[in-house]
Amino acid sequence: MLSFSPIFYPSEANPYMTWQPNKLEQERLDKLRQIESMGVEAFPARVKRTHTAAQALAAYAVWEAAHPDADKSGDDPALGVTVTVCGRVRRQNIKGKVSFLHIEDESGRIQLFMRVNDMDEAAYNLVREKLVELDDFVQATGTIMRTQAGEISVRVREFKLLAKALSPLPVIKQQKQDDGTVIEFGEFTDVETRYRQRYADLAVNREVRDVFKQRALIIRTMREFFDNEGFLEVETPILQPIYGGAAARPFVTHHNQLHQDLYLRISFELYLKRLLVGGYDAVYEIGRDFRNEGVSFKHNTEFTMLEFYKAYIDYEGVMDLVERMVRTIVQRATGGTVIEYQGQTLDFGAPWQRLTIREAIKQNAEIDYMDHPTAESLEAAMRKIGLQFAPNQTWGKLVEHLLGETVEKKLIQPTFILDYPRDISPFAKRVGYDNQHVERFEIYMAGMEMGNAFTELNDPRDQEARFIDMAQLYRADEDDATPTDEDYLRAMRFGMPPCGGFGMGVDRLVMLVTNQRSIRDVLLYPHLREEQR
RNA sequence: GGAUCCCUAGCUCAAUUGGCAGAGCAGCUGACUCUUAAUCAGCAUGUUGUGGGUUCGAGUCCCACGGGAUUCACCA
Repeated sequence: MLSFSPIFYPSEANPYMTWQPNKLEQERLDKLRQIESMGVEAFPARVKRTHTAAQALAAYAVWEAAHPDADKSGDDPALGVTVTVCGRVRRQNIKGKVSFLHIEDESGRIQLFMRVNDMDEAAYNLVREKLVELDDFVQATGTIMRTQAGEISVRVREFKLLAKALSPLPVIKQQKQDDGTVIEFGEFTDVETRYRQRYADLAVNREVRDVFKQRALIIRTMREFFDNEGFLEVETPILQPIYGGAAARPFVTHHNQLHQDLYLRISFELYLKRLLVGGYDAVYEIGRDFRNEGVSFKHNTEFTMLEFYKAYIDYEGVMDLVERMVRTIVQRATGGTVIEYQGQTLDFGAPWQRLTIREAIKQNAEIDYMDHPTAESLEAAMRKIGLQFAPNQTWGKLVEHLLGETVEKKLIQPTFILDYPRDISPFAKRVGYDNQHVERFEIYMAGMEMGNAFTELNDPRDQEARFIDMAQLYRADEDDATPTDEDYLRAMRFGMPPCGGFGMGVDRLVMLVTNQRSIRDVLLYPHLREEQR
């Protein structure tokens, strides 16, 4: 027979509860005890909502327009719109025998106008004696009316506590201006607490809630775009026996029963391209990648990636798709094609600039790296313009470093940088014009790398050669190591159609569209160090 | 991993050369039947991130640790 733990008041000495209520919390616990001793349920199971706050306001607007001369005092409960609304108490103004509460649900706020003679006195006294207070959830039924000040309110006739808040949220007061804008007084700004206790951040900061609504809209639009283009959405393994498709250190885990080490994926690339061998023309996946690397304002250990692969196009075709996709998203999310990001203006309407990496570096660093065909020679040229870099890097890594140091920050407008060195691009097809470059591009916006794409390598002999080259160039424990994936080669030997592919950091796009400076502000639960007590 | 800065009441912030830890909000007591940052009268609020040290005396100076921010390194 099971025995269940009793419900108790945390103020009592209890060996099982670690919570130490502070003074304000102790006040609330005392109120909870008082409420329950009166026979009032503090956490009832039954709730009945007929209208959200926004629906109630809208319903009243319709009624008012149809009855311009009707009494708006709400004195006659049969006249007008009767609603039951629910929400969290965000403002209280108790004036003796009459009280005003603002309650908030996801749709917005609505005022409750409570008079002791309109309702059961015991219910009214819950408010008057502040047994129901800020942050509690309540339900109210009544007729919608306008106060003498003109605010649309529910004239409450029935009132019920839905859930008691035992800890107070940070206090923020609002003042609504005549033009509809809202000024906030008091803030909840401590970033650590906001990230660690995102629920409190969301409960208190509407603009934070809005960011994540925008995020959902962006991802929904992305899905619709690819669905409309005839792509198939797929899901591929997160736990992979061999990681690949990107240069990054993976997380390792272990399957006990199979005695098998597994990696959390660092990209979806190789699994998606196998599907083109299987006969799909175009596939995409939106999902989580994991990289065992440092965090920064634009890096989180787990992040959301979009990848797509489409047969019978090359990287030119990919550029066209990407440009249309991003423009569609920006238009849907912002209503236009121009966005303000941290003081910069980005135009997504105009055709994006396309520039080879060689040309970009030539313009900004005055180095033509093709004049320096060896790592030693290129190192010397870079040292001459004052650049610092890690020793013993490959030629391609140096070129990439050169781009990052001299060009990246200047690429504010959306820009395609084309034709990367081969030795850092093991899955891209060589360009026609030489043996050093491959058909690959990255996109840059606001000085940040946003995405990466290739004309995909589909010759299994060349692919195998690349794996061999990578094994020679990079040690297995280096970030850039690309382990040979025999099964991927086996798939390619069955024939892979010529195709183009693309990957993009979705979080970074969300940062741009929502004008957030840090990736942590577009992730509900950003990765933080473990909390120490 | 390095450098710099930050951590004071539930929230936002003060505290002079090292000299009695304070204010607004919310909280508590009371008043108030149309308020809206409600108002008015009164009350209370602390292990100054943690642990050491210097000093007659530390929120303030020094050391270590914890957490965070920025930045560099790293990062297709």
